[in-house]
Amino acid sequence: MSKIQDVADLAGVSISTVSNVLNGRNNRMALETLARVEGAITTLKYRPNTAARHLKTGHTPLIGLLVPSMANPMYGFIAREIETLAQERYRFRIMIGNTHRDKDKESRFFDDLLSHGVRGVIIISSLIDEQHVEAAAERGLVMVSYDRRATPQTRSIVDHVTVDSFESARLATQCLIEHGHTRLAFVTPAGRTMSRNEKIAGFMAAAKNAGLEKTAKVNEGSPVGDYGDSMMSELGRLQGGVLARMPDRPTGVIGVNDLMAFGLMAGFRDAGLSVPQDVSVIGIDNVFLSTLMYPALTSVRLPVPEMAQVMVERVMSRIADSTIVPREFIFQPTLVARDSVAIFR
Amino acid sequence: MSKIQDVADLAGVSISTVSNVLNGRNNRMALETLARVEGAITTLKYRPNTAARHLKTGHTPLIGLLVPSMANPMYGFIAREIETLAQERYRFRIMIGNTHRDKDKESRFFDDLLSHGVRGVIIISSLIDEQHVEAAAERGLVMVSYDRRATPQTRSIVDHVTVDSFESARLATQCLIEHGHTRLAFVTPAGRTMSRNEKIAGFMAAAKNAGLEKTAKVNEGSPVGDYGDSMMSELGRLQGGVLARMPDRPTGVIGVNDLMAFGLMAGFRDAGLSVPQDVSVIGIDNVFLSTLMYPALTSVRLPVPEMAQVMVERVMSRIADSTIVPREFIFQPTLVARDSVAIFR
DNA sequence: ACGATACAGTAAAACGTTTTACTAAGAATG
DNA sequence: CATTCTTAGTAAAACGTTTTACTGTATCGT
Repeated sequence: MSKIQDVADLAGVSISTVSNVLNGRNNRMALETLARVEGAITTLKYRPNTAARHLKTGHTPLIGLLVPSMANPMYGFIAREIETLAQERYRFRIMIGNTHRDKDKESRFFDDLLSHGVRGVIIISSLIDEQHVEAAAERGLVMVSYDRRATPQTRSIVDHVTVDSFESARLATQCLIEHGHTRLAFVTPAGRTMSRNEKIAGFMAAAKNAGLEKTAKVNEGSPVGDYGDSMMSELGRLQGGVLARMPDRPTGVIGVNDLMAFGLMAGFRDAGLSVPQDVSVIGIDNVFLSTLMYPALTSVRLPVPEMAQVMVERVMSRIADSTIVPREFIFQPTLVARDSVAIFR
Repeated sequence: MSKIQDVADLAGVSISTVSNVLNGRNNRMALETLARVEGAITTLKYRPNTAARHLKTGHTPLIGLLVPSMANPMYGFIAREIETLAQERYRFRIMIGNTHRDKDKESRFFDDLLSHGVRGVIIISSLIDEQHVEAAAERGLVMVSYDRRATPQTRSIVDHVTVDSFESARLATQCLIEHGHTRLAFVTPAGRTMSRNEKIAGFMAAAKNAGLEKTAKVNEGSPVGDYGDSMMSELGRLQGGVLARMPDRPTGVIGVNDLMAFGLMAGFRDAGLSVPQDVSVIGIDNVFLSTLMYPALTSVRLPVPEMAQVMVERVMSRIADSTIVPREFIFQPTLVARDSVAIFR
């Protein structure tokens, strides 16, 4: 790897001048000089050493991205959007990590980020307790949190970008109710996250509003190892069986997310029930796989590309201008009707 | 962030001693001193600055990971395995990028990796032309390539970790043949990659072996924008329709991967055919979603965890010892029978 | 009592940048 | 003509580590 000195030598200038070129201060030199330096840079294929740069400036063109599991199609999709934007719009790269929703793993990731000189992080966590996140923010990390609402009373120093989870679940429940279902169930793994809580609230609110709160059930399975990918579906499959065997079994079932819903459909089928004739199922997330299921899964769409854009823009602008105050961005979900919900009779 | 000098001051030693502690040379000091330094480190929550370290040593605890698209569940799964291993076994972090199978994006990623001081890369590409990859390897990057066979004649300086793609397709085809299918089709997007070529060869070989080569069709759709996620399935759906309308339509169809197979099943259904009664479908990859489809997709399993482990181990050991010569690791696939293949009558 | 050996620790250069303050020379101004 | 201003550039310190070569001091064998 050639260094700035080599470029300076070849161009017959000082390293200061090369550095000036590198940093766009080209008004400080003659056009002829500029051209010569640029020539030297290209012939040597010179690329500045990021570590040296970072050591001097305290910055590095990298942001952190924490996801519960990249194997989860929803998070994979979000990660793809974020990486593409960060790279194409800001020339930033991504340091990624799977957190498995584990607080310690998250904390260690923050430590590493800090020691790598990274100043911005996007975290998908939604764990109830956000203290370690706030702590990392105090230490200087610009934090953007996905899928977790700001706690109203506490003055947070992290940005929150979320979809209105209450509304997601309400929309899903409403859809079932409009199709005439009166025995409703909402299925989620054990282990509360903020968005799960909100979804449960949305579900109950919609049920209550229709006078169905007495029969509406919240079904909490076992925790899912907190990977949130294949285990989520496996739990769904299991719970589908459980629900199917219940005396007054629900006819309209909501999965906490699409993966859960996929599992539920499979579980119902295993139990000899058909979807949507015997049970209607609806998911939340609208991952691209929903259209491929049979029946195609009715789901609640989250505006992921829009959210990704806001998250990236936020990290970047707050890195550039530390006076920007944190705020909350709430996006609205929409229902995407497909074939897994039918009229109950 | 506190620095080494702060630790030295607090412990009452020189920075050299602190550095010695940091780098495990604790035989160079009294136990009492060691304890004092360690105490200072913990009270100050000191973490060495990676950039400074890297500048001095030329190394940084980071590896690059290039995937076509993180939104593809297969690549998401591989990425999760790799990240987890790299972190837990070697305390390395991952710099990730979506390549969209674009040569220029790959090259720019290599440039960035180099300027960040990263010395190891795992790349999932399998593009036919690997010149830019070899070029980056020449520039000093330890390269491990997934899903791409070494070109026999050329003496490569990159490691190749692959599954025997010929065998994957042969296995899938064989399964169909054993179920009595005589009109076979293999569906892939246009745009050749090395593994696609091999799969086609495996398919044709199996067909020929059973005397079915005259009716066996390779169906190449349009290119898939090279994202390889949702567009793959969409193409499958489209081609499912095309196949369904053919005069002598195939009764046994192989998707180049599971996503394609998912799409094919949906396409056949759209066309009024049922799987597996009217058409049998089989995929390759065995992503966890296969079990959730209806019917559950018969697929060819790739030993992803094992491969991920070899890839990580290889980058790490070759970073540590540059005399290790590159080689090829070929893994064998296995058939996982589920419900999407039935006996033809 | 002598040099040799081991032990415990340190000074200082180096890694490749950025940036501040500076300079030299010519142009413009009064 | 003397002064100020502008232009085009440079010298050198600094960022936070690692590492090599070094220095004292104590212990040992003879």
